[in-house]
Amino acid sequence: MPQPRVDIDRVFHALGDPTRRALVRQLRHGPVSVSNLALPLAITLAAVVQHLQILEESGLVRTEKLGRVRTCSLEPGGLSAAEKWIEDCRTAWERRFDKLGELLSEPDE
Amino acid sequence: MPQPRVDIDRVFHALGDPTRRALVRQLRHGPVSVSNLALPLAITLAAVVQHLQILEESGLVRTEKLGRVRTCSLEPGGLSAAEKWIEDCRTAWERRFDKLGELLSEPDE
DNA sequence: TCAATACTCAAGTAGATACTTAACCATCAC
DNA sequence: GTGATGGTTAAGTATCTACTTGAGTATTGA
Repeated sequence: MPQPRVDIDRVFHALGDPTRRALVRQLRHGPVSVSNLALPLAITLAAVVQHLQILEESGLVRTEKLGRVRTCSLEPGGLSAAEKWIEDCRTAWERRFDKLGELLSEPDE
Repeated sequence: MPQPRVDIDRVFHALGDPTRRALVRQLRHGPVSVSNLALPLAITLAAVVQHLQILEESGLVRTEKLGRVRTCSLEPGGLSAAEKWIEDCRTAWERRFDKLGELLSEPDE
């Protein structure tokens, strides 16, 4: 199954903006229309649409238009890609740290 | 123990830049000096120092100066904070999705 | 003491980014 | 049809960002 292409650079760039993270958080409980996404934000609808474009291009969000309303939903693949990148760094670091601990606490034999 | 303050906004902003992510990746295998961090990158040392400042302010990296060399190391707390944020979004979405699946596949009784 | 190393800091700049406004188009209810 | 709703698009702008250059400081080794 051809996953909708996840570019880790675009994903992290998208998540780098607080407004876009707010959009992602709103979407985690289920699909929301563009104007409903804009409601709690103190910016214009046009600005929200621009953020959504970036989120969609990054693979974090999928949108579908039915009639005149566009519904946005989370695409968890983008999130897992970022999560995996971070986990990879963190575990590599912690593995190294553990190894160092072992060496230090090793009984002298 | 007073964790070195992790601000999720700063963390995601820091991770939004590809050069800074490259620095983080270099650090995951252990502490590295500033000039060694700069070596594989096609930018000046001054630029690397600026990135390191942002990484340090975000809580992703800790640095320590000994003599004339500053050694940088990963601070896994920053990474876990970002990881947790992402996981929170992803699992909330997936929980919702699972619930929907249950409803759909429910035997009619 | 001298030169090399390893940064540090300040100032400037080109381009990216997050907005805005304003005009526009499509759909829906009546 | 008309008006309201929901979104789209383009153009402009102020601010931010990632760099550079260049000049400086501190440390080390010979």
